[in-house]
This record gives sequence, C-alpha cells and structure tokens, in this order.
Amino acid sequence: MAKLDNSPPRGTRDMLPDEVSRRELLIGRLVSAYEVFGFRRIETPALEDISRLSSGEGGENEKLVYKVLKRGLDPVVDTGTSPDDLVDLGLRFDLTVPLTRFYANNQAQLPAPFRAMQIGPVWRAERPQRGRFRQFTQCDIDTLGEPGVLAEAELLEATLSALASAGVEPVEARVNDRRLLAAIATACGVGAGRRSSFLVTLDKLDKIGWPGVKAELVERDFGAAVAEETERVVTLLASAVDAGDMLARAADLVPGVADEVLGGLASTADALERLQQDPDGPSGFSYAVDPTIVRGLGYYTGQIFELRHPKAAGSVAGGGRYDGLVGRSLGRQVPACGISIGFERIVDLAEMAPPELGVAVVYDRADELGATLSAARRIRAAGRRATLVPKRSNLRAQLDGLSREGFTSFVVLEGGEAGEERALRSARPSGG
RNA sequence: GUGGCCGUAGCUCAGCUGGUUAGAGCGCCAGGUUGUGGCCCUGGAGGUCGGGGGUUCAAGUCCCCUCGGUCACCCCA
Repeated sequence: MAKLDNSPPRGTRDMLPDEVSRRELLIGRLVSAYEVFGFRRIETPALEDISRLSSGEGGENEKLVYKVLKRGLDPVVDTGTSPDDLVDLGLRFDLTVPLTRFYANNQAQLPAPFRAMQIGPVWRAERPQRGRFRQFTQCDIDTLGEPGVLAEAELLEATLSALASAGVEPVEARVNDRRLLAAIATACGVGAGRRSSFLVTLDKLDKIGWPGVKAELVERDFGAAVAEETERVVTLLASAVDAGDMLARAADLVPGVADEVLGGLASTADALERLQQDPDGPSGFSYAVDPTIVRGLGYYTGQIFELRHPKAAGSVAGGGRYDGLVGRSLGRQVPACGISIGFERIVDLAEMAPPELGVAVVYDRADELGATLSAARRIRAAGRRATLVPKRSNLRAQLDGLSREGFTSFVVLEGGEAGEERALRSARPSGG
C-alpha cells in the first residue's frame, strides 16, 4: 500500500492530548468568566443555508465560504449549470450570522435582553499564516435586545475579565464607532458610495503610516486634497490627550457626527476607565478610543472593538454592534452587539497548568490479567486516576518518561500485587 | 486569490560547485549496569530526501508542476 500524505488539510491541525487538555482548561476559564455575567452557552450547527452566508452582510468573509454541494447530483454536470445552483449549504465563517438565525428561530423562548455565549469552530478558505487558520475556534459573547451602550461596556468588561482570568496580559482595547468613521469620511470629502474603500485604506494607518495611507488614497483616486484633509483631521483627533478630549475635538472637526455617537463613545470610555480603577476588576489592560480602527465585516452599525496583545498575530478579539443583522432573519429590528475572542490567538499566551495524569500503574505482562486490572481498579475506587503501563526493561528510564508525560506517582505491580505508591520526581520541562 | 522563501528519520538539523550502500544529536525499541528514578555502556528499528514529471551516464542537489509550511499583499479571530 502506498504511503499517503498524513498531514491534515491545509490550514487545519491535529491536536495532541496535551494541547487538548490545555484548550479544555482554557475554555473552562472563559466559560466561567462569562457565566458570571449571565451569558448562557448555546450551540448552532456548523452548516448554514448558503443564502444566509452570502447575503452580503459578511463582507469579505463571504468570499471565503466553504460551499457544500447538493446531495444526489448527477455525476455529469452539464456546462450550462451555474455553480450556485449546485450548492445549497456552506460552513459558517463566523458565529454571529448563525446567532442571528438562532435568535429569530427561538426568540419566543429567550429572555430580553438575551446574553448568548458560543464557542466553536468556524471555517474560512484563506491562505494560512501564523495565527491564521482555515479552521479555527471563536469564543463569542453577544447581547441581543439591548439598544444602549451598557451592552458594549459589559461585553468589553466580560471579555477583559475572561482574558485576565486566563493570564492573557497585557491587553489593549480600542474602541471606535462606524458612524464616527462615516462622518470622518464625509468631512474629508468622501462620498457615501466610496466610503468602504476609503476606510480600508485608513485602517492601515498603524501599519503603513501617513505616507502610505496618503499614497494609497491617491492611488484609489480620492485625490490629493482628500488625502491631505484626512491626515489633518485624523491627526488632530488622534493627538487628543484622552478620550474626552478626542470626542470634544470630534464634535468640532467632524460636524456630521451625531451627539449620540460621541456620547456613546464617552460612556464606553468612562466605563473602561472606572473598570481600570476598580480593585475588583481585571488588571493588565489599557484602552483607547481610536478613530482609525475600522474592522472589515459589513454588518457593524455602531461601536466597534479590537483587542490586541503584543505577542499575538493580528488582534486577539474583535466585535461591535450590528443592529441590522437580526432584522434580516426576523423581519423586525433587534439591537445586538457582540465580541469574539480568537481562541487560537490566545491559547499559547494563556497560563495553564500542565495536565496531571495521576498514578501510573506499572505492570508486568507476565502477570495474571485479572489481578492487574483489579489493582488499578482499587486505585480508581479511591477517586484517583490510574493508567496501566507495561513495565519496560529499564525502569529508571521509564519512570523518568512517565514523569515527563505528566504522571505524579507510580506503583509497581509484582505478581499483580501493588507495591508502595511513590511520588514521581518532576522531570517535566519547566514552564510546561 | 497574488507574489517571495522553505520542505532530508518521530523531533532539531548536516549533506561543499549533481558522483559509490544518505548522516548526527535527541527520542523510540531491545539488552547490560542499576534493582523502584535523572548517569553510563552495547545493539536495533525507522528515510522511495513532501509528491509527480523532466534534464543527465548519474538528481537529496538543476528545471517544471503539485501538495504543505512560512512571510508580504488581501483580509481577519
């Protein structure tokens, strides 16, 4: 038989036992942290109707959907058939779109406001890179039915507290508002039709700086005047000494922005300030109102968030308000807001104790099987974890290996009878 | 989806300008010493050099395609 390539599909990964232990432990921390705020865990299917994944609300991500062919297709496809007619399902590319369907479907049984938590895999047909996979896990919390910025402030607090409980520090939270961005675009002379193209470029400021942003704006045919005005307005906004100052400047520099928008950002910033001062709150985070963060997804309508960690590739969490999305499924507008943690981007930063495997029961293959099994069973009956391992010729080396694996003690069976249980001296690499 | 770099044992890597049966360390297995521990000694298994095609008397080494990783773009958790 020919040897096949055993690596998993591109951008997906196998998970070893130690990794799974670590991930489970981290999920437990996040779930506990979120439950304290009243978020209830739900689950939705990996598959959704393709039309729901292609509504245009998912922005760029919709181009990355894995599509599923209809069952029972004729093996020979005539050339006149459009590819779209062959597909009826797709793998979800985030947890938010499925959540809005879930809400519309189960609304009668859900409280208002409803606080949802979802943890599960999503798929995007991207080119993989460090911190970017084709299958990855998102940890979402969302509040549906709360129009006020209490939702925003609470979601940020819950996320910061969840990250802190996992030892993921320091985290920098940035907050902005889609409506402020729209007003900035207008103030700089950009028409509504070209707004998103403008914002995509502005979003790159921290990466390519003003020379890069201005060059790209000119390249995209916005003209030198728009480019200069953008630099002037945004620089003045960004050079504010604090959130309050920035918002005061915005009222002046960006005349089109509604007071409600600036007031909302002020409330969120104030809530984060008070959280930071509170000895009961999470520490190890900073925050800023940043008029240049954009976020790609098309469905955001209000405040948007981005959380970063210095060692993580890209952002560690992101989200925002999407008041229009539930209405697409329900036919009635329901305000909604959510944040998603990128699990793969924090799992290596989290401080998790290595798994403890309990007692290694070292047996001799020559001994009677029944006696061996019952010796291990007695240990388990005492509420402990016991794993049978066959004795190797070099016991010294074996014990060392068992310790590295994560066993904390061992007993050697002789004639099926357990000897004295002894602790394994730690041979684990430090920092485990 | 576009472009750059990379791909040799389970892991980390060596293999000069193409030239006999492709190497090391660690790990693994068996044994010795030990006799319920980190040392030491001996032996062993394990590679169609990511896969396919081509150039050549000869390819791990050169060319093309493909798969995978990585970086940049795009975008994003």
